[in-house]
Amino acid sequence: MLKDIGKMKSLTRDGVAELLRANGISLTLQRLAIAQILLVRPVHLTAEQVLKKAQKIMPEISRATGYNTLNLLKEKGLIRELVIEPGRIVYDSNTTHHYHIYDADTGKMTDVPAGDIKVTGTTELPAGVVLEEVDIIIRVNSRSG
Amino acid sequence: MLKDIGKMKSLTRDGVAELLRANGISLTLQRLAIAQILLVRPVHLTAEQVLKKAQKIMPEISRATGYNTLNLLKEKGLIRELVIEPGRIVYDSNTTHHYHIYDADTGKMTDVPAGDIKVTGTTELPAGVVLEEVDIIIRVNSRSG
DNA sequence: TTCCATGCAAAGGGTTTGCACTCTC
DNA sequence: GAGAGTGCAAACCCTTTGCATGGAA
Repeated sequence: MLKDIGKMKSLTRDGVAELLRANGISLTLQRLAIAQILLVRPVHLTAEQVLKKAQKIMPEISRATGYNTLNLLKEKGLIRELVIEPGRIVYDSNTTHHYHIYDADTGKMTDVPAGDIKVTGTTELPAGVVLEEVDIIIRVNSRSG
Repeated sequence: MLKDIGKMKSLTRDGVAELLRANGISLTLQRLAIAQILLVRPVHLTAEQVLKKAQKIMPEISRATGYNTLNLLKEKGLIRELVIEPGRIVYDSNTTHHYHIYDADTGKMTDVPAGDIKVTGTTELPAGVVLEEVDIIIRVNSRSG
């Protein structure tokens, strides 16, 4: 499921193009702009944020293309969709195994490498099911009051 | 934050009425119908499911009232809002500390008591933030193929 | 009478879809 | 000239809001 981008720390713009090709995505300027926003370094952004940033590079990107491309990148496993709270979907371009710290006051997300947290327990999965993944969201707040 | 319902296993219809009163919610037939669906036993239901079930008891419940009541129960801490995957918000009437197993194929949610899972790690929270809660979703699938 | 709760319908936000145009091969 | 990708606008789903009605204290 994870691609070779999995271990990346950062990527050049050319690297982004190659990565798209390697995943069978034919290149367009719109797709490159969007992919650059997401894949040059690990980020957590909403669809709206991605679209706005991409439009700074390339103004003629429509909303439809923005969403199409996000879904395409998601299907190819290059980004992951996270639901943090109702109505707030963020796209995560860190596809290594990791968890999240979410500050509800600032909206800031911080990655926690999977190795930093251990989950142990006596829980057995229901019969006949296969474990896919474990999501952990550590919710914090930074309110003074 | 958790109310006395926290430890409940099940509740009578009368118990639901008392619980609402105890939380300063004035009673109406609509609210009682909705609260019964959710609070008689722990369930995981979407807003739509709650509304439909409540309307079987009491047909004259409008969509607006359904959502108003869900939000009211949520504010009072009698139910919790969970976001499992994009566009799928479920209301959870088990307010004890617990985690979830989610089967993406069947949509079925299973509770895991907090005591059954241990989370340990070396991760430090960012400076100045306060831990609120830890959400764990164990994603499984039951596809044969 | 003064609220509060309700119902209806309309509005709202975020995402998807339909369709015609453009580009590429 | 067939297929893919795009832009625009409309449609869509889910939730919230505005407003007038109706009931409770």
